[in-house]
Amino acid sequence: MLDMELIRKDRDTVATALAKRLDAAEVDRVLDDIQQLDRERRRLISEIDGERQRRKAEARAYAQAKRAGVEPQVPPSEAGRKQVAELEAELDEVQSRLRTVMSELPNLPADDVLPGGKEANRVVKTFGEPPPIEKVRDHVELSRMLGLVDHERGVKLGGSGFWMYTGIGARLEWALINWLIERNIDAGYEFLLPPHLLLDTAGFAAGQFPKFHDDVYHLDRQSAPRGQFLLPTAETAILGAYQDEILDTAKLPLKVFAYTPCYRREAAGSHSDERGTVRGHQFNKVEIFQFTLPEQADAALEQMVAHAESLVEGLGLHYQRSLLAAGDSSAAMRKTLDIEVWMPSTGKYKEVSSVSWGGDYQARRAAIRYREPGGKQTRFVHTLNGSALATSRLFPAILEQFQQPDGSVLVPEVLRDRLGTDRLTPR
RNA sequence: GGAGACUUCGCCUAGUCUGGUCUAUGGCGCCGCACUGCUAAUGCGGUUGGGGUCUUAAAGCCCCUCCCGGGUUCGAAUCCCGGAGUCUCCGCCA
Repeated sequence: MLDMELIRKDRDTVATALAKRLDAAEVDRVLDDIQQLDRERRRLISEIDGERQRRKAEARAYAQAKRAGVEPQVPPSEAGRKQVAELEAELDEVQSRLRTVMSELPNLPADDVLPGGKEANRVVKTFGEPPPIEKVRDHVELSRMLGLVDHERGVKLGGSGFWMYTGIGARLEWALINWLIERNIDAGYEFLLPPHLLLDTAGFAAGQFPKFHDDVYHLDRQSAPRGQFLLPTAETAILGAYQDEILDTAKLPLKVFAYTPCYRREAAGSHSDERGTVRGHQFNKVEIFQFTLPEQADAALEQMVAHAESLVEGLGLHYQRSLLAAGDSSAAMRKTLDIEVWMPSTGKYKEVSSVSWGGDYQARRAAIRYREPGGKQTRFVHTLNGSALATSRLFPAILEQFQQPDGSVLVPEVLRDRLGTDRLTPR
């Protein structure tokens, strides 16, 4: 949610920033709408407040007269009450319209974020080199040869878009998750294991609803009386966990992380770049998150990107970092940096982590605040989130980058103890 | 799943039966000030959150907020209805 006061006082700044990801004429039209509704809202509030004040005074006078023993006249407030009720209904209507338009507006892209879509993304860093591989096998072939992932039985169980890790493959996936968890703890993040079924207030707060309402799995009211949905990312749970809270300023930046499976409906259809475990309806991800003071946000973003990269580096994978253009970063975010790992079979880089700065956009939706030190005012915190990391992408990258001519795969050094082997070999 | 008790401004708590000086009590914590020749004790003051209005800003004023949503009433923390949550007991269950 954007700051209404900023729209009121500095509409040009808002319009210019939004035009990076939306059509400028459309932005203008929406802002007109918003300002109109905002004026209407404030007019109604003034009117209602005034009427209420009158009615309260009447009731007080009545009580006083009664105490004094004077037989009071019944104040003719029946009409007043009706009038307030009517105005309130009108206000509800205006506010709900305003909330709808406001909640659909994306965040303002940061100053250094370029306008445009995917094509305007910029690679800003590269780590390592593509490993020289003579005859590249893709990860789907490798995991079949090595017996790591059973796609057929996964589909048998969950339908298309699901898989099952098996044997040493399951151990590799689990080892990755555990290794990531430990690295995040080392980096000072507190470990959370949240519920996977969330109320839709959490989805709204994170900015996933209303826009992505249809991209997540909703439980019907029979099985989940309050219409819970399966979380599409732990980000939703972490943010929702602190909803409506005033965080202790001394504890900021608050650093937490969570491991959860992520459940997404995703666009149907299979893409040659996205075979195997690259895109599915359920995948594992470890998510880091920070709640910060506004002035801490820049440093936090740097720190989180560096941390996520250290994880990819720790595994020895070749990757690049991209600064996403306005149209390609998620709507709730001001700035997003993707860490993309090299996939030899496609000759492309695939996202394993997306680290973003949300400004106060999510905090405003979720009402997460801190108290200004010294002052008694509350302000919205800044939120930052990032994958650290998505194993469903790491897994194939490890297979492909570390494959050997004989079809075996070298296990990243940091995982060897956990797997009890330094090499996965064809069965 | 059943029965009962409960939910008050950070925490604890008074108030709910018997609707109106509740514009919510007291304690703890926290902040400020005073005093004391030490980071103690004491005293005084402040301390829910949100919104509106005014203003360069602060202050002020007004409205809402006693778990949430409705209702009754001139008037609701208090009465009525619905919902959520917590605890206790019983039942069921991987």
